[in-house]
Amino acid sequence: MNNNLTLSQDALIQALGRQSAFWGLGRTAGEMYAVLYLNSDPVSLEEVAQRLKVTKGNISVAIRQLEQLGMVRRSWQKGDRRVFFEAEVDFWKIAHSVLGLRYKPEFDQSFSLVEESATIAEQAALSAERDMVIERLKSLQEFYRLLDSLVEVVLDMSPGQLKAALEMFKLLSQKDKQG
Amino acid sequence: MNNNLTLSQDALIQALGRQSAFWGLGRTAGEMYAVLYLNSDPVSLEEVAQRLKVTKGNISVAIRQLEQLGMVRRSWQKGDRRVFFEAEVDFWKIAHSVLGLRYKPEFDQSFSLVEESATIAEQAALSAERDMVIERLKSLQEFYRLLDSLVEVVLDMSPGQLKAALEMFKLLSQKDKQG
DNA sequence: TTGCTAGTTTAGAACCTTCTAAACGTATTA
DNA sequence: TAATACGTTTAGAAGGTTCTAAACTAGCAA
Repeated sequence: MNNNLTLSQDALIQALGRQSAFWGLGRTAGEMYAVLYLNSDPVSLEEVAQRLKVTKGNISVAIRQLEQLGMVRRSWQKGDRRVFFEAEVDFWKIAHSVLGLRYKPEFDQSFSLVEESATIAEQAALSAERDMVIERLKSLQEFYRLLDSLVEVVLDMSPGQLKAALEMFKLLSQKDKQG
Repeated sequence: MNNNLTLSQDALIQALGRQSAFWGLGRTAGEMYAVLYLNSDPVSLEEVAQRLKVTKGNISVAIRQLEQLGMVRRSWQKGDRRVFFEAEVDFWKIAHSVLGLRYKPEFDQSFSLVEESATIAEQAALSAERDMVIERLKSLQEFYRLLDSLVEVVLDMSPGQLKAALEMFKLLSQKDKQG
């Protein structure tokens, strides 16, 4: 690999490391993914560790998370006892998986607490305060449902379909603004 | 405030505390918001601290973040030297603000690193590897643009418009599946 | 059979984030 | 004027997360 490709990979490692840390997956997760994504061939555990300058132990533990999210696959090569990893390159597939396994459960858990909150409020003695609380919780429930619905619809489309739909909405939006 | 309303608030504090922690805003931020959201009247700093069983110092620092995100407003009452807080209750407004002040900058920074990565790769010596890297980075750039576009279009709509659009897509989706 | 390699596992070190305690500054009250 | 109340600020304690070092396990090579 020549120098510019190494530098290019460095930039991507940095980009995905920050994104991953920001979204709560940990910096190393995004960095590992970046290393694998820009390699056409599967990469051994030791090579990943060397590339990122961390221990094999760290990679061994951390990459399991990426496997569970379907972002990375483990493979073996005939005549070689090492394990190799390669990146899942279909971002839509990854999005489905990450949303389904990480974000949806969290969302559902909070949503059910909000519903519980509303149920308890409805059992409170009649008062203006009670009414306001119920109203507030209803608004919040509606917002949650809207977000849920949005994610559902978007994930039900292919990237191409989504792109087409967005372009249509942009056109409609411009038409609205012109009168 | 009677017992069921307190319990109701407890559940919401828990719900929003977890969501907030999960999305990287810190548990206390979500908890504070929950306290304020379910109070029709502005709440003093000390009351928030008592309700959450933390120190005033902690609230004093943490609530500044919520103010900056436009999720909470500071107010004063004639004849009372305490400061009071109230929640912004328009979730759409909050979403605009949080996305714009928190998520967008992070996204843009990563995106520009991805673009830099692509630029550097294009300066590499011609090779099959170079071509693959460039292709991979293009895919990633496209995905980033698609997400950015989605957020832009969604935030350009009112909640009602979004709801209507989603219902339309669900209908189309069912129609597709029926043949 | 012994030595080496590769990956796994885990206690604890290192680092990061969140919170407290207390000092501080300001304004009001007695 | 002194005491009190309110909120702010910050050093460091406490808690949580990430990583290392080293022991362990398993398989292969000499």
